[in-house]
Amino acid sequence: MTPFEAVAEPSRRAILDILRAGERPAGDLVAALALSQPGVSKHLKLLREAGLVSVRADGQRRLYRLQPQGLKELEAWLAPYRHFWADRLAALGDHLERDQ
Amino acid sequence: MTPFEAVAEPSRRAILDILRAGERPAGDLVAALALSQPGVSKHLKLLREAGLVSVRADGQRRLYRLQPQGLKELEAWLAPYRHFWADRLAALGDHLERDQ
DNA sequence: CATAAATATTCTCTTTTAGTTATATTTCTG
DNA sequence: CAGAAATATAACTAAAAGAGAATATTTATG
Repeated sequence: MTPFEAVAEPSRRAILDILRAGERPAGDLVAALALSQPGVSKHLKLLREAGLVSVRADGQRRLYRLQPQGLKELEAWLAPYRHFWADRLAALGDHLERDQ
Repeated sequence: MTPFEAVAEPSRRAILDILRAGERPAGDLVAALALSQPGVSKHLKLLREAGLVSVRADGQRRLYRLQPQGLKELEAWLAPYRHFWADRLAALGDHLERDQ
């Protein structure tokens, strides 16, 4: 699963948003997400496979942590679009490079 | 369809990437995309519904144009993650705000 | 006006996704 | 060591996504 697909699902974005504040046990995410425990567990598995989070064991808990490097791919794709909405100067540049 | 879902599909990203260079007829996109004409047409419809492209008629052609404002939502979501990989100072900030 | 060109729409099929319930696994605790 | 707590996995279901073939629609052209 690519980061693009991983991030397309709202619950998975919510998980990442929570993990921005720091490492959290799976249970916290279940509590936050209006989803069944297995449902959250599966999303976490996908996020792991996409390289967007990592886990470590802490007793019977699993602590999930954001692995933000995985988002670089998204960032890299988006980068060339950024100047389109940046400012008027960029809009001019856009116009100039159009239909070359 | 949200911009997130729209952009999750590789052919649709390819379409947007092509349109960055400027307005293009649907046929050009079909030629570029190793996909059937109806397949491309359907992706274009989804991109239109997601607000990422616009169309105008030109005779029997349909000229598609990038509508980059739609990507702002993606950009906005991604923004708070950017500092995670920006540089060492950001990494420190990340560490400090963790587990608050 | 008949045909061609460009594109959209419909139908059908297959695969994937997201969700649930039930069950298994692991670790902690009395 | 028995039961509880936390999480993962399995099995199943329903809905959605993506693709192709066939067809419709619209506009241009001889």
